[in-house]
Amino acid sequence: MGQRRAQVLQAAIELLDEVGLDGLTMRLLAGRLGVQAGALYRHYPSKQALLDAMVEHLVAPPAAVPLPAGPWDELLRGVAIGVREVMLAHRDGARLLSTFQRPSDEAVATFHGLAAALSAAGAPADTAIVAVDTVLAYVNGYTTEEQARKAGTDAWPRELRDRAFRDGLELIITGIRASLS
Amino acid sequence: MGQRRAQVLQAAIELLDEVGLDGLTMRLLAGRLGVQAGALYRHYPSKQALLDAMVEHLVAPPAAVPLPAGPWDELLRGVAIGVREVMLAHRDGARLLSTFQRPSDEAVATFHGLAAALSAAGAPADTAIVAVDTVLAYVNGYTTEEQARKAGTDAWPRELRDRAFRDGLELIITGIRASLS
DNA sequence: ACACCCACGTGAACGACGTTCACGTGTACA
DNA sequence: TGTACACGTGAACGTCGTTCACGTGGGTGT
Repeated sequence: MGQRRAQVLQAAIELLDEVGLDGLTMRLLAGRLGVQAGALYRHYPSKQALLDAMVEHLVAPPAAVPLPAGPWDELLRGVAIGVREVMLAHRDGARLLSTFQRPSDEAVATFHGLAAALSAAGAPADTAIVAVDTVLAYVNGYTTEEQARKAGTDAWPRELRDRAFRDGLELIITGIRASLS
Repeated sequence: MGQRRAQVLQAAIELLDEVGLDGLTMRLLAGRLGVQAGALYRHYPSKQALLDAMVEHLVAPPAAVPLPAGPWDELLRGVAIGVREVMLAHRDGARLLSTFQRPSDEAVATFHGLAAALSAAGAPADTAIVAVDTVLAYVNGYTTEEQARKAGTDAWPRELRDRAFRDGLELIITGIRASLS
């Protein structure tokens, strides 16, 4: 049935890596599929719907894995690193993810799982929520800025970016730990 | 000389608050000034140049104030809150600020001043930079998300948002303090 | 064998966008 | 009086997302 739909989706993701989010045009995507632009609207009612489907497709596999058991700081670290990796996996990934407003059920479950782990470690409920929110805001802000600077092809190799990201993350986790007692 | 330039700039900022960044169109702005769209290009060579000028106009007054003396955590807190306030002062302010890539000289000076204050408090140079970077990434991420959710007119009053932001900020500052020893 | 459905695509158009350009003004200064 | 310049016109160009009336070909049910 919606078999062509999946082909359109995959072509869109491939094209995203080639031309970036701003270059991703309905006409260009249609040309890649050997088709006229209007034909795409048989499969997605609008470009935004297509972008939403792309986000869902990129986010679904990691989000399907339930939160493992473990200490709260390892969970938080794992989710933060995982979110960043999803964003970095594709060009303009952070910007693409941020066009998606309504969080999926799995994302909400992950959020609550993290907050619950913090509560179990002795944090008041609102402190737990603030902590998770802070980490996610940091991940979003850091990765968005990181990907936006790709223009100049800086001498800023992946290894250094990873280290800076993790150092900042540890800073926040240290702050959360200190606030638990 | 460039007197009309300033009028165009001010009209653009007012229009931003009315229609948002996506609604800010050269034709609409021209109409607001009782002028044809092409006339705007006598004053700004492109829309991006106009957006850059808007950013500079909003950022300049706070950035002109030199960093006051004081303990590093108060400086960091003040800058973080100030940056957020600049962003929140206008509709889509966070998104607008993020379209600006090359930081102004004053912004760089502020950044270095913060890092220097942390170094003076005993932090190694790279730790100081990571700390400042982390706070700024948090401010950017938090405020961007905060402003993006304006669509639903949530029951999320300003007071609560301020508290959540400051709580997260304190979390990071606590983490930095703990990393100093 | 026939009619019918339906997934899929065409091609042209619409309105809006940023931007350009040849061409007009009026005001001010020498 | 003449010239320079700041400022604006109005129409066009190319691109974008989106719509729509119309084709077309392979299945399915009778």
